[in-house]
Amino acid sequence: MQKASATPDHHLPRVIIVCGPTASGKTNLAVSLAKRFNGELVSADSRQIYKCTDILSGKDIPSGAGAIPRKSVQYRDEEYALVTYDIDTVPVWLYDVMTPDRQCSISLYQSLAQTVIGDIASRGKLPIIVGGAGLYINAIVRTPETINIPPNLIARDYRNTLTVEALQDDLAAISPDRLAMMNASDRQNPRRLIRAIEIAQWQAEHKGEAPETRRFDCFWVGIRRPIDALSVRIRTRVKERWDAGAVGEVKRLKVLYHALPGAHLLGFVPIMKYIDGEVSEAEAKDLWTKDEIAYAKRQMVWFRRQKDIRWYDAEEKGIERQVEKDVRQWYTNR
RNA sequence: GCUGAGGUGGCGGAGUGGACAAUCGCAGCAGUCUGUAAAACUGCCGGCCGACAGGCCUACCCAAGUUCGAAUCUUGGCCUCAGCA
Repeated sequence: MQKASATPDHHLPRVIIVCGPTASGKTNLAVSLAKRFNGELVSADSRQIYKCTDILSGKDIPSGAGAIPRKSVQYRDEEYALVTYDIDTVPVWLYDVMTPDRQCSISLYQSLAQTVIGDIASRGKLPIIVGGAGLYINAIVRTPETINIPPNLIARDYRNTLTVEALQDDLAAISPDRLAMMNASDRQNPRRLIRAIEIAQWQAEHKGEAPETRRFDCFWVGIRRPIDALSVRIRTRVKERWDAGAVGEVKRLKVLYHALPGAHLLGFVPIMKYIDGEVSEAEAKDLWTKDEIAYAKRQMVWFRRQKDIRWYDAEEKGIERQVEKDVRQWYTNR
């Protein structure tokens, strides 16, 4: 739906994106690119943005690496103190932005990411976005026009009690077109209906206002692996995270925070069951592994539709060099 | 060994003479997607044919019956669990 910008792509700030399903090997590739091209990483991950989720969300913080204070960013009356960690001398941004009792949003993410990208670029470095949160990446690649329409929290509380039919009626009353545009799946989705109503109402009150968006010249790398190979890696990861103290992390989260929007983490539920004695350690790990595999598949469903991604098969030899070569071509030929 | 309960699709678990290829949940498969996205939602989910409508086949532990008709009733067998010994 985004109009072609008047600015040609090659005058826009340049950004590399590295995406792929969980356990595909994104970070390694991104770090090696960062070293080659003098880059810094920006995490695009809806869980790693939270503090206290290091193990479950799989932050790649080397042991002993401390948080380095960077800058503060203002977003809607809130101040966010950003830090970076060094992975193998390469700084990673947007880990540990907020506590897990808060609710992140793509609007916040997009705002932070834009600031960070600008900061990195202003120092003559190349921003490299790494992550598996497709929606977050999308917010950077092509910022949705409705992204800054704020949620109506009070109305949400009320509408959450309504049936799907009632929500459809409400939306139809404000904007029949919007309802008509939704597909059969979304029309049954309370969350999407509520947001659609929010947008329709807001637009009715604020005609003609559009959020300012900045665009980037993106080189979008996707890493994929056959699902069997990926499953093996996921299984290993779950074991490693368990041994690294995942159970303790869950206990800590439970103690520190009551409401945990940021603790919708894979592994959380199986570990709780284990803590409560409902399942054995082996069963908990199995459940967790299954959830991760299912998640990886869902991620791929999203990524497959993104036509701008250049895919690389991680099981093949020499993909790092291939990616580097392609990036170099894109980077130097403009 | 006796008594009681029960054996249903990958798992859990409904159904208790026809409307049953069998409710539902989980798992699985395929998708949707623009301020919750590690979320939420949708479709499929015995086999074969078909775009759909629909058709055919094989199915509710095994076997033999009763019946126009059985996952459901009867008899026998095998197995599991609980209580007694």
